[in-house]
Amino acid sequence: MLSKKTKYAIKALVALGKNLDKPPMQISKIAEEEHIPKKFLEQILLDLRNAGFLYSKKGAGGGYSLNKKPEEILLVHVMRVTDGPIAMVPCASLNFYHKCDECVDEKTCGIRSAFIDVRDATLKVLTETSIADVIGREDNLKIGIVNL
Amino acid sequence: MLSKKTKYAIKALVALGKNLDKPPMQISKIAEEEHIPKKFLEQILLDLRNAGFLYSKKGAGGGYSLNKKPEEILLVHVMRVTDGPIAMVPCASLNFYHKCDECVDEKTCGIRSAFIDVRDATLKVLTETSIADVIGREDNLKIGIVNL
DNA sequence: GAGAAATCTATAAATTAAATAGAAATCTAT
DNA sequence: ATAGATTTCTATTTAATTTATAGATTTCTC
Repeated sequence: MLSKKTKYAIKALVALGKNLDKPPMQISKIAEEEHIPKKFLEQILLDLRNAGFLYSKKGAGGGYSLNKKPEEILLVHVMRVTDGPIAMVPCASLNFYHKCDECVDEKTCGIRSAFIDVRDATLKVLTETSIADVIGREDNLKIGIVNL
Repeated sequence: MLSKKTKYAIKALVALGKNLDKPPMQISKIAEEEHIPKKFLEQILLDLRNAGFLYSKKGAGGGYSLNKKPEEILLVHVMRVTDGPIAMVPCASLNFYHKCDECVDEKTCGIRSAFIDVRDATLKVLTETSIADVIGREDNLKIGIVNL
């Protein structure tokens, strides 16, 4: 399961992606609109900012805005910042690899091999989907184009 | 991330899948071989048994064996028993659906839509992979056929 | 300089995962 | 029948992680 942190992060990025040519959005506004605890969101936005996704400005008239184009922010990048690994087992992770505690022989582990395939399948979708795509999906859903 | 519970469950099923025509395996033997805490494994095997994957026999000469063919036990089934949902957000789950706490409008949620695609990609691999396949992968890896 | 807003660091609360414990039931073999 | 092996069941503890809160500080605008 995705952590709430990651879900909130994506929601915030989507909100900011819809706010492109407007003045920066304040934490409190995003928190209210998306029903996210404000202080928690504060931390999350800070992480996203430190990862280079957001631009922030303090003081009156300040707030957050995107530091990249919505097309350039991929779900896989966001998730790696907020949740860490994409793979379901540590030994199958590309960016957060570590050996399984109980592992006897990683090289011949069938579970690892299977979950490398799972990782690749997941990764494909997460790499193909940007914040712009998520916004596009919402637009489509609003005018009645359904995917489920 | 997969819980250790699920990883241990798959390991146990693989061990039992290699033990097909032999007498039942005892918990302690599986625990030792796979480096799994015995008492924890005990609970897991019980779950797998109650889910119909395993046959168990008490007393001397007792132990566990598979109750289905290794080809019939799919990773997706095991994971649903031990970890629950496959989807990364509850609102995208087929078997464990529930609404996200903070959700404003599920029908037009782009995050949900994207994670339905992720779910489908994951599901495809997990549905195509059985315990027999996992064992097959190990055999291939042992004789030098690599997939990474 | 006053007020608005982000920043930073720490900590508390809640939830979930992982592991342990021990008594009860069941089976085999003698 | 009984001894010993083994699973079964239920409860509890421990540990880890996630989620949320708190408050003092910095930076910015007007």
